[in-house]
Amino acid sequence: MFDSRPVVTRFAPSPTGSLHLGNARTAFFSHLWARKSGGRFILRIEDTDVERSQMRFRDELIADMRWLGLDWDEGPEIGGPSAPYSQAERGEFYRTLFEQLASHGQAYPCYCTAEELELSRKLQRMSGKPPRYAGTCRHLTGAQRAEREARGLKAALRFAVPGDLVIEFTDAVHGPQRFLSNDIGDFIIRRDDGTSAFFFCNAVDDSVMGVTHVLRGDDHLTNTPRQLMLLDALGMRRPGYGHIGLLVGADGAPLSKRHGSTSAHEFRERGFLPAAILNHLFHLGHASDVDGWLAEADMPAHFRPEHLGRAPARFDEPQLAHWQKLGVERMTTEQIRTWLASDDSPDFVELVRHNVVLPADAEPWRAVVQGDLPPLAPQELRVISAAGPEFFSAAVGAFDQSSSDLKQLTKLLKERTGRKGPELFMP
RNA sequence: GCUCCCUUCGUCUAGAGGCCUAGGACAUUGCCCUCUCAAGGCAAGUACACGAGUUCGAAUCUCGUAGGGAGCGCCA
Repeated sequence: MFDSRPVVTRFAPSPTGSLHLGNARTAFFSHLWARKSGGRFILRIEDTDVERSQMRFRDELIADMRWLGLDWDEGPEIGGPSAPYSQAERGEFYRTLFEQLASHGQAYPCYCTAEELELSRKLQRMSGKPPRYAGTCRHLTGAQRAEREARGLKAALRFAVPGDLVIEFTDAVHGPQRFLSNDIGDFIIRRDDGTSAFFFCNAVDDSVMGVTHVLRGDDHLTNTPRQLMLLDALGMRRPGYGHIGLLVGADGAPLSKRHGSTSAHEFRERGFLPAAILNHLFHLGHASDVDGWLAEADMPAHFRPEHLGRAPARFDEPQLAHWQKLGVERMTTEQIRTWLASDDSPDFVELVRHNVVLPADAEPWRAVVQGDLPPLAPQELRVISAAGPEFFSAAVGAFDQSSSDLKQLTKLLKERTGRKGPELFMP
């Protein structure tokens, strides 16, 4: 499993959407693992799906990684010994491997159409069997293949899964795993448009880039034997794998759009501090030996890969808010001023800093200070009418005598109205 | 359907047979402090999914059950 090479971890997102918290956490843990052991962290963009991959997602992803402080030693914008780090540019490399597999009979062209495959799966499901590729094209003769080519049919390339194989590996978080190749159908490694499919390029790149520890979500656990068979067939070195529990929403379902903001970008826009997010993520599916705030620089030393969680972890925003509070406490007045981005005076910042978790929280206070009060809530109106007009005329009198000295004013008012506590201060 | 994974307070987690009358953090509640609200301090309640078994002894080991999740895609 894990060899003695220096630790090399990676994060391999596909630019088909925003970096959501679950992926950010995986990236973060991988980053920590490399930093902890003086290894390297690679960023690789898995953009072989030309339909869904977009440049703007790629750019946002990179910007958000940087914002979180997850810097990489190899990858886009900085290069490295295994360049290029965008899979869209690695076609030539994949092609040689496809040819190798095909020439050894370890992969074969498949001419089945999407409709045929769909139908086949449906039939299998109905008869209570696992929906696996039936192997239709596996035993085509040379003549039959030539005939299909002549008809202009496009072919995908399928990996011919060897029979009666036991695939074993030790997962870094789940321990020993054992799968049977007979349970696995032949799968696509090259689409009919010539691009590589995930199982293939993902595994092959990890191996050739020298990745030693692949950290990814639990959803890939049962995919691992496929990738292992592929690497074995190619005679390529296996990386070690570790599968962490998924990040889920309040309802226990994997984090998605309907759980509100889930992308790092959204939290960034709401004014969450990267350090707060990192501190929160540090405790999700990971048992730390410290409960308090950790500076980014101290996190690698406290990261314990052997304490990565198997069970899904629930994302709970109040807990994020706690770290955010600690983060705000740690900022200087000047830092808070720039964070609030609203040209507030240092005095104002000092006044409200303990009442502000997000920049938006400063708004009501700002309105009060500027004398620009927001409309009153029903509850507030109730308090005011309960106090009665005589209270307020007394207050005006007291104000005239005490001017702007709040202590003096409250003292006078207390004497004249005989009120104290909430009855005095609420109005 | 088949294969695999998971299950300790509301939430994140500690716990690898006796140290557990199960610890910490967040949240909640109460109290203190206080010129209101906060902030801060202190305190409290709440959990080993269930059932068998192994053992002198089980949250920890085994087997079942239930519940949840993932994979079985020319998506990653």
